[in-house]
Amino acid sequence: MEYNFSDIEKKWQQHWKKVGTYQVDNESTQPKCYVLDMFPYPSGAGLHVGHPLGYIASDIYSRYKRLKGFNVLHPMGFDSFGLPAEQYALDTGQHPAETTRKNIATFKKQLDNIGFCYDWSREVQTSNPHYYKWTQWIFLQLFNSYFCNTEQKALPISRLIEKYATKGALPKKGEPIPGRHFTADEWNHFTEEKQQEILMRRRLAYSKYGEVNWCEALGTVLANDEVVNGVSERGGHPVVKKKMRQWYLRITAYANRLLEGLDKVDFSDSMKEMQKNWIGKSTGAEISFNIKGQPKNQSGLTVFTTRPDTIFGVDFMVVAPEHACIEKITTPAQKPEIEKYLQYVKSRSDRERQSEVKQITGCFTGAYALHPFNGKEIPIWTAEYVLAGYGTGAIMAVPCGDERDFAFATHFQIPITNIIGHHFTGKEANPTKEAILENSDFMNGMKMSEAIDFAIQKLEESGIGRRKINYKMHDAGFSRQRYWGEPFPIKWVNGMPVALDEKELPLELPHVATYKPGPEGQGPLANIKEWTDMNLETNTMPGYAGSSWYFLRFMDPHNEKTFCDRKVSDYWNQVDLYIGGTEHAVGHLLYSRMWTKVLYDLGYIGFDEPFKKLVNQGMIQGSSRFVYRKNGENKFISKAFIEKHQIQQLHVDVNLVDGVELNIEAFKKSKPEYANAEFLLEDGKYICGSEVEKMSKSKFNTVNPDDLVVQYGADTFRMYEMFLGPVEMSKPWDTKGIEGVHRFLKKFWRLFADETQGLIVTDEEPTAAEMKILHYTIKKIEQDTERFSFNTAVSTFMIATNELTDVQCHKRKILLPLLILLAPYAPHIAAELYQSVQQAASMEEADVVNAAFPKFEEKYIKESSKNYPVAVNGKMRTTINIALDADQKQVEEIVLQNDIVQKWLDGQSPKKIIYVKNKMINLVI
RNA sequence: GCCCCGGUGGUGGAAUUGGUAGACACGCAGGACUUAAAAUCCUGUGACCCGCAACGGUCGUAACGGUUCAACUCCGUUCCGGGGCACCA
Repeated sequence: MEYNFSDIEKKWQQHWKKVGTYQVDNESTQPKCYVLDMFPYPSGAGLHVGHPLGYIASDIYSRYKRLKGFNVLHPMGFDSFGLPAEQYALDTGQHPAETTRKNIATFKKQLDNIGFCYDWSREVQTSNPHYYKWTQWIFLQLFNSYFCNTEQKALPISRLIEKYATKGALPKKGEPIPGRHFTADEWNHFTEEKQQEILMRRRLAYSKYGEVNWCEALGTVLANDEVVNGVSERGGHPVVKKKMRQWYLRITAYANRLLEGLDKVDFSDSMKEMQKNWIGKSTGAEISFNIKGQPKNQSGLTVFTTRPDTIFGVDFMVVAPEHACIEKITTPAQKPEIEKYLQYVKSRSDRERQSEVKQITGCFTGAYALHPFNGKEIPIWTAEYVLAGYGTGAIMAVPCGDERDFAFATHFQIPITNIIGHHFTGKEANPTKEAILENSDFMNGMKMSEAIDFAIQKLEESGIGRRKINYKMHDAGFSRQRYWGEPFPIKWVNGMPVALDEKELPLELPHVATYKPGPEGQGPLANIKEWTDMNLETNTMPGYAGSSWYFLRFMDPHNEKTFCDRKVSDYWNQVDLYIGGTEHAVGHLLYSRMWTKVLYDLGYIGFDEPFKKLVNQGMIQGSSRFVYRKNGENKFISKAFIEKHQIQQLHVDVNLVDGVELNIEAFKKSKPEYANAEFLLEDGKYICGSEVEKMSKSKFNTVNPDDLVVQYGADTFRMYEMFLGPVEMSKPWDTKGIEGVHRFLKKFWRLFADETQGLIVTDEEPTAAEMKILHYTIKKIEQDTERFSFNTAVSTFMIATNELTDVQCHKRKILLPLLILLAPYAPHIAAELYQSVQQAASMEEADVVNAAFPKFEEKYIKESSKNYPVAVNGKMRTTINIALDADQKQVEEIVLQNDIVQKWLDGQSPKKIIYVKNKMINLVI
């Protein structure tokens, strides 16, 4: 009886599929557990070994929870809208729906090979009209809602309209800076356009003009990804920023709740930190500066600062190059220079503007602001280091306290005012809050940290400014000038967006003849006459639309009446465990948290955080291999000799290399041009170079799980992926080690079966030593699985197998529970052996998937003594076996009698003997 | 540039709360079985020093410094690698 993994795996996968073992009910008396993976984008390249890392982890956890008696929801689907499919369509003319269908089929087949316990009857695909009907429906909820600042939640926009019609929108008492206010009477006499425009300022999904990367030569808008150093990745054409009408989600309204919600979820500290930084809450003041020569209180310049205490240290102002005021304030003399500068900035990405800090650029507008307290004239500059999207897009620069302001002042020789005395050396800025203020009028002599509040008070009293909380986060751009995304359920009437009726959903994506961009950088939908004739919105939604709520659809995937029945979402509730990569730290996770909060506010679901616990899997990097071709010849030089030749380094497919040794025959066959290649070998071998890089097809370092499953089986593959290291950590892939795990499974098999005798399991009573091995393993596997330490769990299985082999244990009472422990990790081999060992009545009973997790009993592993490490001055010198219940005095006696301890004491008596029960003993001399 | 994570033998990693650094594997070396190979099994394997021996010594967790009876673990500084930075997913 041999371990024939391919037969076994096929048999059980078919059985589980036939019986519907993994289908989950929405009703159960058992406690629920919802385990979810971040669903993949089905790329044309198929699955590589990096993808399944998180899936295997969640699969193990799901199976474990099932053994523990939970009703486990563990679904899978596809995030199937996206740019690559559209690019592929542009290149080949194939419809994205078609390529997507093919890619999904490949992915599913690859996933099924690995033996996951997904309930495929719940599969969702975001590009399926049955699914995106509800994405569009949720969009309409967003469009038809506003964020009520009093209640701090989303409410139907009808409530706001009613309020405007009866009470108007009047300034709050003491509001110093006038906003856009009107009475109820005024509202009722506004034109509809005007009313809609006002409502647009409050809708959670709204439309306004925003900037995009525009490439004139390609006639299209590009993703940041597609822009490299200011030119398009394809073709290298110039890219500039262009204003276009766009849709946005008012995620900023939820900034504070997104921040506070982090206290309620179990994400890693670093993940919370990243989200906090993204939201970027800061408290400070908004201050208005009048401009010299302009009427007061009209076209002033408003800045946001976290340090109003430094207001007397302002030496210049900087406005973002996009700031609307530049046009108004620039003096005729400076105009040519400013225009030249703005042209330059247009070609620069935000990233470049922030990162290239050593290169200081800017331009004087010729205008001056007036200091609000003393009327001093302050020059107004524009510079790329101030971003339009942050704060008010304008800053007051205090060079003695801010590094970038200091560098700017130095570069342009702007005189610096020192308000912090000796804390400022003149050589670098000092951002301290501890200094005592000087040259600061009414704040002279105050400590800066205390002056902040005082300054705000003064600003508010004199109507110059007000306390302000600012968020770095800005509203999320929600439209793309693309084809392969959800169409907006919106049509334009008299320049106003009007929501389609729910009954008209889904608004299906029409077929197009070409995927080329529409006129003026609009999306391909603008090329379709029937579409534009109906005045339908030609933008589509971005990739994150469908993924912002898919975890809800999995609960109730076939519901035609609603996106997810409230009763069902009340049962499944939050996702208990969510596994995915950190690359989604801020995007997807914040959007789905926001959508959940909106749906909660509107009463559609009963929880406002989607993911209770989040585990981030690390990236599996590729380990690339290189061959070295002699320049101008079809000759390859082994690594040892490359210094001596003029060579070209080429990526070689890692699948043609064993470790670093090239399989020359396979290499020759891989490409016709290599068929007659010559080789300069070392010790008869061709040795390749290697480097760790991102795993990608273009680097020829991808490893396909299918190949490994064929060679070693799914169980070996699953356990090896886990054995590589902690799930959260990134690590390079190395196929070499997989043999070890495979050997382990074969060894494990031999505990049960012999090649000649077949099954060798006996009914003998286990010894105390064997029970100890079993119960230690139960404890460790349970602990490690609960804390997602799957790599140490695998080594625990190895240790148990090694120990049981050593004592030649083939006893049913030990092996049967061990199989249940192993089942989540290696389900096929466990199922096969369980069926053989267990003399069960029915197939259902004989299936280890339905077994109960063994119960750990302390009594079997209890020890009465411990081998204590004994250290002298912190250095371990020997170990002594001492009873666990020994007290300090007894321990001291035993230790001092020990020969080795005596040797190290060298006649002296120890100053102190530290004895930590169950840990160690340390003698201090 | 900013934010987050990581750095331990030839390699992947272990050390769960500050308490025996290197578990478990890979690789390598040697051996057993075999006509041979595969498979399997056994032994050794951080570096260095002393030695007939070892239950002998010194060093060692990116580098430097600190806290502590005790530091891979805590604090500070530096270096290196990875991820994110708002239209890749």
